Amino acid sequence: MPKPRRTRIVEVAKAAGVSPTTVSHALNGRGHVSVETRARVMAVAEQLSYRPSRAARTLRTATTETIALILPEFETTAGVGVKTITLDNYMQLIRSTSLTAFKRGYRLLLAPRADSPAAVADLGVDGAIICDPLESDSQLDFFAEARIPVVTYERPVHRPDFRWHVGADNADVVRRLLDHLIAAGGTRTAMVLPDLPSPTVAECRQAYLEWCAKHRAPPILEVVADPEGPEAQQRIAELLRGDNPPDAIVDGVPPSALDACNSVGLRVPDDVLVAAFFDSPDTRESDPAITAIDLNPTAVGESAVDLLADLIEGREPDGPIFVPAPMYVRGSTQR
Amino acid sequence: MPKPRRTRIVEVAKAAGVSPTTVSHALNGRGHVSVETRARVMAVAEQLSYRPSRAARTLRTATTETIALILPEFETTAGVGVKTITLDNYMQLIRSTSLTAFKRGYRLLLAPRADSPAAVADLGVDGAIICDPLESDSQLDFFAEARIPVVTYERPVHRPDFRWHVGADNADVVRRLLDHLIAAGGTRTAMVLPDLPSPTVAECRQAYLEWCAKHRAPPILEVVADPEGPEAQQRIAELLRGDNPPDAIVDGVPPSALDACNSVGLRVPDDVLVAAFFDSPDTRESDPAITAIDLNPTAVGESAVDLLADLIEGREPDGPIFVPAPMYVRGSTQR
DNA sequence: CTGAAAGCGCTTACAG
DNA sequence: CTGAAAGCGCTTACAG
Repeated sequence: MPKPRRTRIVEVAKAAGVSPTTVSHALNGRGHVSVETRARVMAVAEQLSYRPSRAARTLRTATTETIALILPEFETTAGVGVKTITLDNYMQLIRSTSLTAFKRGYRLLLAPRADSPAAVADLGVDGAIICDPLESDSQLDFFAEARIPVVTYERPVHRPDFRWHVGADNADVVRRLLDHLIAAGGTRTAMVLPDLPSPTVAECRQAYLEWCAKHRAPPILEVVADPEGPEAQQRIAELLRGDNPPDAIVDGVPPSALDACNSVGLRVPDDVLVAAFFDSPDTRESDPAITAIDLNPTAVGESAVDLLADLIEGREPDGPIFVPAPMYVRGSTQR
Repeated sequence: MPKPRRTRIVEVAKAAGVSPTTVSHALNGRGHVSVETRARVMAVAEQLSYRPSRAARTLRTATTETIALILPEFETTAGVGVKTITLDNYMQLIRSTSLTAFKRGYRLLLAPRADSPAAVADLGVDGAIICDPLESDSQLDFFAEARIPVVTYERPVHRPDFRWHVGADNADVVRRLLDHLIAAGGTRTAMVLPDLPSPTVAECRQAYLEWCAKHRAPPILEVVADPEGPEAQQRIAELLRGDNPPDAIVDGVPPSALDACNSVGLRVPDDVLVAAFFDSPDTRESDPAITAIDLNPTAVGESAVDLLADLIEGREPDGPIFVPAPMYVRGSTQR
């Protein structure tokens, strides 16, 4: 049993009684083809289950109908960022990106970070989605040099003019959490953030400080170096046992704050209110469940692919895209 | 600034003073090329940073140097299987698969499950790695029909003759856990498993029952329908409060067993020994940390790509591949 | 509105 | 050991 040979355009042409040119025109909506001819060609193509060869098309048009997704810190340990914008979020993001890409007619390549413009060109993609474009790596430069459109899942802080990022409006998210904690009865709200060189973290920190200034509240900012280990919980516990402890916490490394409250014998929500920066199985299944923001990875993935497709296909879209991020109010902030 | 044009084979040929044929032969190690000529061609190619066009090569050889990774349940909810073989494991598996593929000269496509042999052919890949090939979907059939080699991350139970799966030896893992729990002082060991139609679950169950028979121990098997929700913990708690409760548990949905012990006031490891079927942040960071098996997703990814490359390149490898899965003995089984 | 022809950049029998 | 030529399957000026 040989490998089934695919139908070629000449076969469609013969079956439809026209030239390959006309088949190509009809199928791609180019040139002038009479309505009847086009209909006939499409019917025949369908009937023979014709699928144009991507390789031939690529060779001719230098277009690959493929985009790359470049995950953060792909070649290092799982460590950085992985717990922060939790695994669950990433999985949904990946899933949504892949699904949307295929729906839009693109294939999704899962690529390691490139180490040169040549490596980027060698990927053979029409565009790319880059997670966590940090200043320290040069993905953005490489893709720019290779003239390949790029969309990012975080704002590249070192590129203030870069418009093609997609995600939640982090500053707004922080403000909403803070406002919610006040409304829920908090009077001194702390913020816990991981010590990562990520734009998201920077935005959260700044939004928090600005909010404190505006509300004339003293900032209580706890930055933890290792959000994976027990450090976060310990630091928060110390904070809670110290002078003038917070009675509300925005947790950027959930569920550390809840664990810390438990460990020092403080009740949530009675003694301390806790809200998480992002939703995850941990915030949903803890006791009490933790109020959290849904960073909406599914919508982020969809929007990113849409934006990238617009860029690739020359539609001059608007950017950046801020995806709606609903707050799930749960037991941890309901007295 | 135009898109940088890649070097073509003719340019290398001219620069090296030979024909494109000879360049091709030299670079691909085909035909007969004198040692000096080959060296010169390679130097020139390197010098001009020549990279053969994948599209042209694909058109000519029907080879794409691309493989697909097909994740489980990609088009349905995150739900099934996601907590079971935990997110963390999946991320590492994906990462390792992608990295290894690129190292071996393959690109990695993240594809949704195909719905027809035509869709499979349309993927344009030389081979595929399929996660969780359940009887209910037809991925294996589609790929077989499209004559595309496939490796799986679970054993397809409905295909007893299928040799190309890669993973831990589940039965052996279960036996080692059970033996360890006995050695640690357990006398009545229960097993908790998710209610999933997965070969892994089936293998674990069978290994457990066989072990019980061999040790003349009454099986205490708890199957939980929703490993994501609170059900698992509740069921185990009931078990612990019932007549003749277990004093050791192999947890297939960690950290439910530890949570259950806590909720009914039993101490781990003093009152109950707990060991998890797979390692994850949850088992590492709990208090006490939980003894667990490292399912070794990194090694699984590497082996799978190696195996698939062998299959694609016609090297007739041996299968299946059982990857070593070390046990991390932690506080939960150390009295 | 339709088609013949060229060409994208490789690899591979085949001839020398 | 080396090279001229054909051909993989498309798309696209161009001519009619």
